[in-house]
Amino acid sequence: MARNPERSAKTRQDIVTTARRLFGKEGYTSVSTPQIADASGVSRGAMYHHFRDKAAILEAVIEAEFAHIAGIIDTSATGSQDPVENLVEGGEAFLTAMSDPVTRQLLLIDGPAVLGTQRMTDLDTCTTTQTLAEGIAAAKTAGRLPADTDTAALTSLMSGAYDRAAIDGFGHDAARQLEMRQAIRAIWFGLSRLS
Amino acid sequence: MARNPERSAKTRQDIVTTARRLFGKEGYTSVSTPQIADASGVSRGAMYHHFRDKAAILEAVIEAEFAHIAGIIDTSATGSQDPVENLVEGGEAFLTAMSDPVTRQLLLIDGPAVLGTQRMTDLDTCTTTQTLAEGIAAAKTAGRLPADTDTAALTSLMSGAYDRAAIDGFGHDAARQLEMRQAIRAIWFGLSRLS
DNA sequence: CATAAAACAAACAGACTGCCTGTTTTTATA
DNA sequence: TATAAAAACAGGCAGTCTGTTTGTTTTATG
Repeated sequence: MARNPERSAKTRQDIVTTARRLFGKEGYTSVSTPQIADASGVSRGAMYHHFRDKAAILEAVIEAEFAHIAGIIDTSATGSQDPVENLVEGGEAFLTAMSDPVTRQLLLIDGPAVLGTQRMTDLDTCTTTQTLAEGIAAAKTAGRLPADTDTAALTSLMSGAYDRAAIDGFGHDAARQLEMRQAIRAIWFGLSRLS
Repeated sequence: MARNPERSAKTRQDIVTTARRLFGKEGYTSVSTPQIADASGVSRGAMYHHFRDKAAILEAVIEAEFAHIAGIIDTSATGSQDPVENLVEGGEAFLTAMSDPVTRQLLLIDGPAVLGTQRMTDLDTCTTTQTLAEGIAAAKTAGRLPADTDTAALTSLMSGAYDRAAIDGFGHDAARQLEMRQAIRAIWFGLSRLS
């Protein structure tokens, strides 16, 4: 009867924003709930009023992060005639989005570890995986990818490859990143040769 | 002056064996050090005499796990004439080794999360990654994989794909696993078409 | 204005990790 | 063999963290 959506949303947003910064820099386990509360300027009690537990905070952070990179990937949508080229460029956009170490820590390290891969794919539905699966399906119908390879299976495999590319690639020098991107192109082009 | 290697090794081994079972079943964070000590039949003090901290126990467990699956993969070495076929069969052996959910939890979930991917690849040196890299290099020199793709980069990508295949594939039904394996074959065969 | 619920604050309980002190056991050496 | 020294082990302690609970303030609404 005395809800205050604005105040509530602001407090919640403050916590999520602060938690994103801390989780992204130090990692989920290294950040304590008092630390988040202090940096957010709220009490721990207030924090636990808005979030069931610490993992729920991470979930909110990751939800926002997915929405954030969804914007990046959608923005760089090419709409090329070649569906395989679309897949390559979509992958490039994904890697660009993952150039932020905070994003990598959240989506590739802490997320799977704390929430599990299942929950992560659930939260992801409207973003990377979906885009990848749609691209693969489109390429298959266009006859540019082998029709006898399962879309969901190939999506999983390539998603794993892209995640590893982001983790390994950005840890090293720029030359390594280029090699990674070229190797990914080789995989896509090789697959298109089988169709 | 009063070292007892046998006794020490036995205690250490008891802890590692017990920790493997607990970590593998419940996950690293859900298992406490008193729990490990009790189940191992040693005191917590003794445990911390042999291991620096909880993460060091996981590291020992993972070291043994890598050695274990190295045996599995080496055993099923085919020695086919076709280096690409060797890669495919090596991958099959990897997935077979990952059919144990305990192995998956240790090597694909807890290991990267707690020790980090860098430390994991260091511990892995003589096993999966090395085998994969050697297979790719051999296939390249044999002209069955494109020479202009970097070996290390392709190794990372395919390693990520295989890890995801193990995580996603075994979580679902057997049909999904077959689709995964076929999709992996498609990737390898596609790459070989580019050479 | 009164009230009820949200929003917030603070204290509390249980548990865990890593360390510290002290004891037992074993081996090397006099 | 007796002894010293070091490893191996046991138990307890301090600090911290998480999640809950209890209590207080704020705010919308009847």
